[in-house]
Amino acid sequence: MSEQLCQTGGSTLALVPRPPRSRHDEPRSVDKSRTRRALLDGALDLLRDRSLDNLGIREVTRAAGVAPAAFYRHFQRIDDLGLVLVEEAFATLRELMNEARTGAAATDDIIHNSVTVLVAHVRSHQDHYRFIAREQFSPVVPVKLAIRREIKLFATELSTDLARLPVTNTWPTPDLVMLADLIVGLMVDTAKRLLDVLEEAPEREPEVVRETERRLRYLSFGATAWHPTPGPH
Amino acid sequence: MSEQLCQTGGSTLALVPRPPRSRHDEPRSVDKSRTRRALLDGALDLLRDRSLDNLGIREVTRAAGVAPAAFYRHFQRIDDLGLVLVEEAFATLRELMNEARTGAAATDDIIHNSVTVLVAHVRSHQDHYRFIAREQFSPVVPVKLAIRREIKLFATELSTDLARLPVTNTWPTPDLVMLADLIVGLMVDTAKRLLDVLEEAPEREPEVVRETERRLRYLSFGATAWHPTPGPH
DNA sequence: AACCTGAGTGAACAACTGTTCACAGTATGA
DNA sequence: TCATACTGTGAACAGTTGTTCACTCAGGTT
Repeated sequence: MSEQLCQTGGSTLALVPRPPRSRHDEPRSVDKSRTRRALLDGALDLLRDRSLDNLGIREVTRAAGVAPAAFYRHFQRIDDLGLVLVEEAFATLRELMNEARTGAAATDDIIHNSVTVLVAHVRSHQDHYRFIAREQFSPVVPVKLAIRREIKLFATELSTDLARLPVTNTWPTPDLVMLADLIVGLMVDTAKRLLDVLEEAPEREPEVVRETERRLRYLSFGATAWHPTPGPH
Repeated sequence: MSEQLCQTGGSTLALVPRPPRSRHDEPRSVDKSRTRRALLDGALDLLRDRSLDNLGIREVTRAAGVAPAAFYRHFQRIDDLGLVLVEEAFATLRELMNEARTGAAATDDIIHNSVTVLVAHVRSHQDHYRFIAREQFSPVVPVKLAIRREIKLFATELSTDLARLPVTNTWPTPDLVMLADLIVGLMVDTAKRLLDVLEEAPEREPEVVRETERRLRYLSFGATAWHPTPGPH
């Protein structure tokens, strides 16, 4: 934003030799995917305090250190870039899922372990989580839909995990899905709180952890009292 | 967007008599608050498929049928307008709260009644609910904070309501607040689902109602099994 | 060697933005 | 009755935007 003064201070020096963007003999494809990454990273960075709805192509290219027209070599519209970000963010989320699963097997306190893993994960992937949380309500419809779909998918996966737990392994599927949805909702809410706390009062992080554990425990105890739906109604 | 051709087709007809905006002798104040309303309404309307972050002053004045400069007679920045919308949206929400309360006293099935009232309310105040749901993650920080604050307040109020219920009236306050938070989370989630359903497949509304009831019931049964936190930990 | 492909460039376009300005016209208070 | 206060106006400002264009020039191919 500050160094745009290299506009060839003179007058008509526009026919300058034009610096080659790749001085080392990289294969063509990696060179292309490099600016693609720069665009994605620049965008994600801007999205820290901007909504996708308001993300300009020029802004993104500027953040990526690339000419505006270059954008179109990689994406048609800003929506497409958004969809790729959704993909990447949920790849991150699945990472979390795996970490939590392997950790859970090793610990006796599944809840404590899960929450700890979640919090650590959110802390080290703040941008992705913020993006998902915010753009789940995006006016950019395709992105919104993609996020909703992924969340639903995620909840389904979680429900099959739940099916293996002693408390719930006799439940019918719809009940499992419901519980999974509630848990996912709790996760999103936790991410939201955590992101705020992290950038306003990081020392209060343990508070969020404790509170989340409490809620998750509450949801679990609910499972004890819950009478799985047998017939209709 | 299509009728901007009234740009005085001639050349220098700019010194036209200028039509008086209020032909009837209205008091000055109501005239002012009328355009203020037009601005707020126009903005809320645009916010149906735009984020506050991306809401332009010119757009708003255009939607309100008013010159761009007029905006500044009422608000300094777009944020201020946003804050007023937050106020109004939560006024709507409190309306809901009252409807639900008076209804609950008359019915034996509190849960069914509450959900019904909620759904009806969301249906007839879609814009407000969409605004709250979306802008709770707004990059426009003051608006985001205001929404969070109001939601927290709302949860607190709800928790005092819960304190009067037979199942929970022995609970310590923190537990009540937790349950209230979970319920508010469920409400927001319901509003989200409902808004989508309403504009994509309205016939599936009863489905959302049933599902929400189920979840709310689950949370309530949890209350049965929950062992209120006695000491520390 | 010569050729082609295609990623990245800078310039140009019209369209739009936020904000300020002097001004007009009226309801209000003297 | 006149003077004041104040809401709304249109014009103007410098910026910024999305998108297209002809172009260069390196990598890959023949």
